[in-house]
Amino acid sequence: MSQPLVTILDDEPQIRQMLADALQDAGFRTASYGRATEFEASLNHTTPDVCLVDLGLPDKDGLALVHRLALESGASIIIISGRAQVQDRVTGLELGADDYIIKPFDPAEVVARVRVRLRKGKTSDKTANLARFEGWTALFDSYVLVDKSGGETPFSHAEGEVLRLFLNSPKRLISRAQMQETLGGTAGESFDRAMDVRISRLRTKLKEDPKNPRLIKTIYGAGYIFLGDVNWG
Amino acid sequence: MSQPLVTILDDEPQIRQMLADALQDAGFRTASYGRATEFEASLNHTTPDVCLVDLGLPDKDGLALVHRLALESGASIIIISGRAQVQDRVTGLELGADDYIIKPFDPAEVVARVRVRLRKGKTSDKTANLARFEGWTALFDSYVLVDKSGGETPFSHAEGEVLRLFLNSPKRLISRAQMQETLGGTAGESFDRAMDVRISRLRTKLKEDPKNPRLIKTIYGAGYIFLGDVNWG
DNA sequence: AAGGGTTGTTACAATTCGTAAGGATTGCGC
DNA sequence: GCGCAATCCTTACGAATTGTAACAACCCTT
Repeated sequence: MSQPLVTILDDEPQIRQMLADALQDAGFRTASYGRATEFEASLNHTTPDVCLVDLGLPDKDGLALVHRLALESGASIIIISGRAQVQDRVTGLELGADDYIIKPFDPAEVVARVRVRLRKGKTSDKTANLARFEGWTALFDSYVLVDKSGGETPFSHAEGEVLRLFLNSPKRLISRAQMQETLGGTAGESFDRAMDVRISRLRTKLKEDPKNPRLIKTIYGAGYIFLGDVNWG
Repeated sequence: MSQPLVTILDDEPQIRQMLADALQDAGFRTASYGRATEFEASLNHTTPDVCLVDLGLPDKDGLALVHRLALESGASIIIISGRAQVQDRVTGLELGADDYIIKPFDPAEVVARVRVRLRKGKTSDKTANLARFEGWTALFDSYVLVDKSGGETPFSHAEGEVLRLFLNSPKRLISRAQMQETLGGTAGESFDRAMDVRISRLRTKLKEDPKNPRLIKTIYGAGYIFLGDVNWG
């Protein structure tokens, strides 16, 4: 299978657009529908992995659609609705939805929740374990870095933790406190040095020029920033 | 197995009580903990199906705990938190949580979301006695490993215990404590060496390259992880 | 009781990773 | 520019952790 397919069913065009943009940026294929009938017709020739369904549809009862989807398709279903009552949510979930997001929503959260569904859908996948960036491929399963020409360099668990942290937040400043947080920092004052060493070792494995690092840039007095486009999956 | 087990980790007693009441009314078994250390200790002898985790814990970083849980246990993880920022939710979900509920919450919704998690795949231990993985076939009733070309290698009972443990939780970190638990570890200090030896012997039977094992990876200071897709039956 | 196989134990080699120490770099004041 | 302190990088070393060979104890079955 190529990239996962996420379908969007919402009658408001600007919401469809916003979701589609966010999901495509995250690397998913998308298909949008404004009406339940179109959407149902599409199921005859496509098999989405995740369906985002708005309950407030003009031409059909959304809950019935969710129920049918849950029974007949193998897709994960996420309801997106303006109906915020607890009872609405409970019945939505009971009818087969895997998640229930309330409008107004943040696209980033929707993307995150879609990712969760895909993660679970796979037989026994944990968090993503393959990432491509700037000619490199990081295999977190086998703890190996593959360079452009296929050469393999193993990396340790500690190095992997740092690399994963960077790859999860590319092009964003990561403070030392944040590192200490996500990596099991023992709050030791000398943990800073340990961090330095981890990064130093990672840099050498990434063949970084110490004078002029291109991927892991240090921001004096603030933290680090990972440059480079990252592609998970 | 009897009823599903739901564990609750929250430092506020009245919240624990409210959740426990609601979940028990819904027919689940529950176990409540007020501190992360207690909770972690419990994981050595119980295997919850769903974990409700409050992020605002006094004695430990909740996110790190979630991450560990996601990697090591097969349980579904639901974060319950007062931190309502989108970024909090996204990182929580990225670190392995299956859902993220914001305080204040309605117990009925929590129950509904727990039900959703249980509805999807369960991960109870298999009792089957045949497993295929990466070209190998393990026959647990005749204690034989069959390789791609049909060659047979016998394995012992102790080796089988380790292999079964791995095959039951592929692609997931298995801590040494967990091994000691499921394999009848005598809590002896030197049981660590015995386990190493078991694994070492298993590795040679699986024709692993000692320098670069492909199936059984060791995570320094943490445990082991079995890579490879497993097919029981 | 002998022999083959299995498993735990011991001892030592290999690996990982934090720590210490010294050098290099950055930012800031002059 | 120059000096200085703070911050960061890197090397070397050592403690902790893990791998494996060799041996001993303990089954079995014959």
